[in-house]
Amino acid sequence: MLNNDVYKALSDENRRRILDILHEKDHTAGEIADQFTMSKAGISQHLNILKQAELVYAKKQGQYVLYSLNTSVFQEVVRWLMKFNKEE
Amino acid sequence: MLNNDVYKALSDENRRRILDILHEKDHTAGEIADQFTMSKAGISQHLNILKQAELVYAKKQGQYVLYSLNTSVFQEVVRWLMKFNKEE
DNA sequence: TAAGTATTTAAGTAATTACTTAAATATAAA
DNA sequence: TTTATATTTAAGTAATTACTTAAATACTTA
Repeated sequence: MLNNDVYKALSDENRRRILDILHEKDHTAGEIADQFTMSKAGISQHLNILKQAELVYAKKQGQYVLYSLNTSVFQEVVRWLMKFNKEE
Repeated sequence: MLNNDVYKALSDENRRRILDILHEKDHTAGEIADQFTMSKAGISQHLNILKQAELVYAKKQGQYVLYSLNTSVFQEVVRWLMKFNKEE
């Protein structure tokens, strides 16, 4: 079964907004932080929670860290939720 | 957009287990509580969170309260998650 | 009506969460 | 090298969460 961390990660509005931003295209940590009023440290902590849940990848590029979506984990959540809508 | 309460409701392991139990068939509050080691009051509070999130219905039947799934809200969560997997 | 059963509400608490600012680390550029 | 930029880590804190037990409410049955 799917990790509790994934659902916990998705339960925060700011983290879901980060996922929406990354859905558009890959972004560095700073580019993401620029779209929030929250401190960069706060965003970094949210990114870490998303990374732990394997919802995003982080790749160091020089002095930047480029974040991108890991779409495969979303499929697992969808699979669990789908069963409540269809007969199996 | 979908209510934050829904994601918050889904973020707890015990609440997801309650949803799995209700997916099987409708249950009274007591029948649900019997499947947990937690107090009945604790389960009642979880049921209330699921009800606020409109993930379940509650219907009083005599001295019992019968809980059942409200499948329509799941579809909204699935819709949000699906976009991370497919090109739109 | 009194007693029993089912459920919720209230009040309290320990643990967790979401932030903050300051300091640390890593890389780049002057 | 020093200074600037990007990001993370650490430490502290206020708010929220997930429970508990005890009391309240609602219904049923003797």
